[in-house]
Amino acid sequence: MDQKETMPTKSARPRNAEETRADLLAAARLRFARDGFDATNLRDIAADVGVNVALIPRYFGSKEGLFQAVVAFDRSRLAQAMQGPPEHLAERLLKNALGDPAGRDHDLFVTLLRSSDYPPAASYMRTLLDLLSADLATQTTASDAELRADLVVALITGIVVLRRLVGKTSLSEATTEALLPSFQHVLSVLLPDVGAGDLSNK
Amino acid sequence: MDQKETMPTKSARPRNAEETRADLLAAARLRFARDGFDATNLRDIAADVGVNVALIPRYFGSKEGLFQAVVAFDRSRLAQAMQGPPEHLAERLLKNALGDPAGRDHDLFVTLLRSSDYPPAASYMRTLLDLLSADLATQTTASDAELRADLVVALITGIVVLRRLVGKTSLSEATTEALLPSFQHVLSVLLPDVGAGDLSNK
Amino acid sequence: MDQKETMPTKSARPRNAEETRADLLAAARLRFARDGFDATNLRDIAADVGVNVALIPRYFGSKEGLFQAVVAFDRSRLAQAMQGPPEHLAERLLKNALGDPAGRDHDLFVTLLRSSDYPPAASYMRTLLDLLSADLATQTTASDAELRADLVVALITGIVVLRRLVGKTSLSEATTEALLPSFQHVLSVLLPDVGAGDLSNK
Amino acid sequence: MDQKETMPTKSARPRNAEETRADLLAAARLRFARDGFDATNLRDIAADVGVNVALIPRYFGSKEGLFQAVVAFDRSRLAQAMQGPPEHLAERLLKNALGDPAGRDHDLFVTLLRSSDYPPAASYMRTLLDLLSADLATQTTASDAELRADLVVALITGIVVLRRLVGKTSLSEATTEALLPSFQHVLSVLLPDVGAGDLSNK
DNA sequence: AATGAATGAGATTTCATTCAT
DNA sequence: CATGAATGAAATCTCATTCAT
Repeated sequence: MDQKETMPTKSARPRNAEETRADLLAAARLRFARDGFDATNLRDIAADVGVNVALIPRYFGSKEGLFQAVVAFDRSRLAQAMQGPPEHLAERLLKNALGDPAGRDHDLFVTLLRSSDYPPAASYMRTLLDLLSADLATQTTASDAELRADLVVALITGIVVLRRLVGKTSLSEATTEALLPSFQHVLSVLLPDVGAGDLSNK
Repeated sequence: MDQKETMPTKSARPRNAEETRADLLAAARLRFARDGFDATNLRDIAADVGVNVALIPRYFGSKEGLFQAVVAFDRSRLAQAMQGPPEHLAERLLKNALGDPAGRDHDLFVTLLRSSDYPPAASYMRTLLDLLSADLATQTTASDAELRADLVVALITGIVVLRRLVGKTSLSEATTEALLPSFQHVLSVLLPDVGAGDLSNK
Repeated sequence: MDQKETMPTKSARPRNAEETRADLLAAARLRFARDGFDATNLRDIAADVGVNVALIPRYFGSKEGLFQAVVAFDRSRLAQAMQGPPEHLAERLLKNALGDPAGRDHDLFVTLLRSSDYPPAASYMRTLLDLLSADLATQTTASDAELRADLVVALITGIVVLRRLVGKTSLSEATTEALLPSFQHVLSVLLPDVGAGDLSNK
Repeated sequence: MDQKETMPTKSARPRNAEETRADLLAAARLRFARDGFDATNLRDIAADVGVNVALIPRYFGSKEGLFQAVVAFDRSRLAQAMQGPPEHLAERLLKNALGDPAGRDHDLFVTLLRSSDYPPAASYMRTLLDLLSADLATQTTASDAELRADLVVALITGIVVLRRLVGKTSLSEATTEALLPSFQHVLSVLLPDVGAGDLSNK
């Protein structure tokens, strides 16, 4: 349950609090996303940066504080990813989830999922996804718009889970191009475009 | 990260190993599903049942042994749920995931997801979902059947994650009846040629 | 540190307290000699006999009681081995230590040595060896008879330790015939006047 | 089996890792030699030094690591004791075993003997004694040199066992001067000096 | 007479955190 | 500003023993 892949990025550390803090945050981001809240230990994070463990409680108050800082950091990155014309939001999300091979922009998602045993993580995830769902729901006039948007969110979530958490055999290796057609088809069914006419209604 | 909600189910415990073992298994099932492998501690499980912790290593060999017993138990329940005419497999899965208010029949899924930081859990989940996906892929003649089946699996996964792990606001409370139409619609899109004609193709 | 070689000798155990007790004692004798007091566990002993662990505290009071019973049992066996013409005592002891391939008759010695972390064992050993040394000391008229006898005891002790505890390479496999000449030579040096003249005095 | 004789050597402990480590090693050396591997518990060692138990796993990796550190420490002491002209090796060994009233220089021997239920200890002892025996065997031209050397080793071993492990009454209090004559006499019999002529052959 | 169930104490080890330098 | 030392709590597991049948 403990993967010891310490990778010291710096050796002659300059006495620069700001930068040290940022480095710790970055290292923590990776660890939390990879191992989840519980399985991550502070000593490894500090070792990644090449710095003493005691700095983490000092800078972030506690392990929990560090986690929240990571979440806050990623939230702003996600906010950017969500910006743009709303009618292409879902595609953008998918591309984000798929496109970046390292999947960096969805570390937030993975981090939260991997730490779902840690209640604040689940709680924050709820907030986040409600926001996303609300955005998506504005794109259709269907009476059950909310549920339909939720299904879209579920699909994206499922894709991320299967690719990043579970490592499901074929889906993990599929390219964006291979997935996009079917995905968009599902979207057009769940969120029929008002202007374009609802092709998928029975 | 440690929720101490000891709920002693029995007070005058009869000296019955079979039953005690079963009770421990049941308590563990709940804890593991709720908190994940790491965050669950044996003392709480024992307290739930009202017995001494030492019984768990004795009866199940180790914490890991207990976890595997839980997984094995749920696997057989899931196997039942998956039996029946293959063309309705997905619906059955969804109903299972949704129908039972407590969602008992999918504890396996939840348990494994919550414990995804524990490698055996992720590994087992991979196996399980590959099986499921293969079953689903037989239902369409589309050239990218595998990916389409994976998307169905992703959707179901996402629904379970959102309902059980995240507790997403609206989706968690939706009834089967409310969700089924949209879900089936998506299915007919992803896995066409299912006996009937394909209504959703453009 | 725990060798699990359970060898159930009986299956349909007759309800005979006397015999059960004897079997437990025999099994304990082997285990204590092989593994020492601490490393021996009662459950394995009970399993060897095919009987429930709880019988041991019942019959022998405690683990310590069992150990003492084993020691007492072996003491009487050793007493027999020591009987005979005193001038050949040392040879008899050596033959006992060497002759029996399984070395049964010296299990007492081995048992006590292996359990030397357990104070009563050391204490009892002291008593035993003092007795032995006193016997040997009667065989010489040398002024430092006591020390000379002690050296004989030390030599025998060392041989047993090296053969049975340490498993020293060549000594462990040496036959009685190979060792006896040198041994007797040493004896004649340490305990002269044994009937014959003192060949070894300078 | 547990002797709780905590003897805090320091009260105002200076924050000095090096020294703390050394103190732990020293305390462990005593405990292991006195009680053996199994019967020694880390909490007592830590208490002897007046520090928290957790420092031991941190500094030495594990209980086993600590044991090996002790053995390595004593090995180097023993190596020194063995250096010098080979024809006086045995006497030097005896003096070492006898000379130091506390017998410090043979703690290695005692430690290993007391921990003979712990396989690595027995294994290491075998290696050590084989080495010693080989050294001794070079001192005689007798055809059974190996066995004769083994008997010398056995004698020394027995002396150490009787003095340090068993606490045999008279031998424990004998001075070097008292023992040396008889010991040397035995040596001259077992390892007849080529140059000096073999006085002890019949 | 004997069994099986269950207990309670104890041991090692991990880890976030605090203290002093 | 940062380090290294040290702490204390918690967690799993082993084992002799007691309880009830």
